[in-house]
Amino acid sequence: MNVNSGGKRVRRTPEEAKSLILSIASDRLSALGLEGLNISGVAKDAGMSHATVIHHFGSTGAMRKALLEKMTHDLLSDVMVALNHHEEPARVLDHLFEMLSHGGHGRLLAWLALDQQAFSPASESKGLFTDILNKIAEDSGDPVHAKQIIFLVAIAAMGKSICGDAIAGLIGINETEARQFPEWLAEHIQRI
Amino acid sequence: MNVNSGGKRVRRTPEEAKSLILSIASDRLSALGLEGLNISGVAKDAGMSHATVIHHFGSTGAMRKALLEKMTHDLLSDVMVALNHHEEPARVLDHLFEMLSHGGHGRLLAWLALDQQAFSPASESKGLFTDILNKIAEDSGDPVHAKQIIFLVAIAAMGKSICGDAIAGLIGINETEARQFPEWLAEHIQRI
DNA sequence: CCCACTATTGACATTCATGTTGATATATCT
DNA sequence: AGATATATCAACATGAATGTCAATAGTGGG
Repeated sequence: MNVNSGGKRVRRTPEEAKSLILSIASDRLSALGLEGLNISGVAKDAGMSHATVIHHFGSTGAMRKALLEKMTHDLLSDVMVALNHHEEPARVLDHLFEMLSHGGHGRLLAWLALDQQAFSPASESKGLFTDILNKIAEDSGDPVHAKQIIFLVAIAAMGKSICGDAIAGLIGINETEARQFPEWLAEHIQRI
Repeated sequence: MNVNSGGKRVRRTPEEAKSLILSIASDRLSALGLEGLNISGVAKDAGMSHATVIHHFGSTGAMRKALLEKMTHDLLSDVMVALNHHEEPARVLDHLFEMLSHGGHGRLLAWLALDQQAFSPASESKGLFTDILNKIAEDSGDPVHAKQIIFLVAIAAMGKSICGDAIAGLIGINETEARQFPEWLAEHIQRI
């Protein structure tokens, strides 16, 4: 849990410090949920005082925003790579679902969306997102349906990351059926 | 904002009090988002002391859980009615999306899901949910695909309620396209 | 009318997160 | 080595939310 248990004072470069902090924050997001994404807790787990965290990010909101930016960028660039490598749709979907569900990507996105701060126009990742959209639309050939399909996939991915397990449990979907879902969806999307 | 501005002390039946509190809480959820769902704020808007709210519900978490229970029940029974009236799938989907998006239904569900408290086994609405599942599976005739379809619709509905607007904005979906989405989805689901 | 019951309330205590400040330690440069 | 820059920290101040408790005030029954 605690990173720095020794008594010595550690001095990092600002980049190292920010990177460490965001890494710990990401871990806490996965382990504790959104409540774990506060300055005091993150600082404690990172083995530093909370004043240090504030020194680097300025405020709690800014830290969260930085984490969102990093996670979004990682996610989108990963999807972009998969698209450029001409992977089959099923693989891309699987990858997308996996990345959103794992580690709290989708959760953080949802949480910020619920706070009406997400997808701010100034977001650096917006360009990447539109790039992906263009790529998909270009590959599919049907721009009208493409929009609806992308919308469907996007909201489904978000919903699955947030409460996919709970809903699957309610419906009574077993392990293998759950694993097959991305493939199933990709197949039926291609038929449209 | 404030309900009781007079100086007189109002005495309600426990049922009236709970109903009023949950109503105010629902309003605050729509207006202020999840942050508005705390005892102090709700009590203030309801024109009573926060001690009264605690008296009726016991704790903040219990109040939230009660609100979730009520909203879920309202939502599911509405869907059940639509199904029993043999409305066309497009109408049912439209209705589902509308109810989840409006008034913060989906938001509260998502928030509680993020807190890993939602869909608790003891939930009274679980029975209603399985009823709906059986009804749909029975209507569709194909139990294998039915599960996947229901799963898709459920997670899509959740995702749309949380960040549908933001994603639609990113993709560049206009007003009419957005309105047509439920119909579009219903049509392609029926073809499966 | 009087009494029991309880919904309601103000005041208090507690906990916790956030943010500020001045001092200190450490890396880098000359 | 000495000086500079700044990353780090302990301590403090603040504010918000939660929960407890004893007292008060409506309500209904005898």
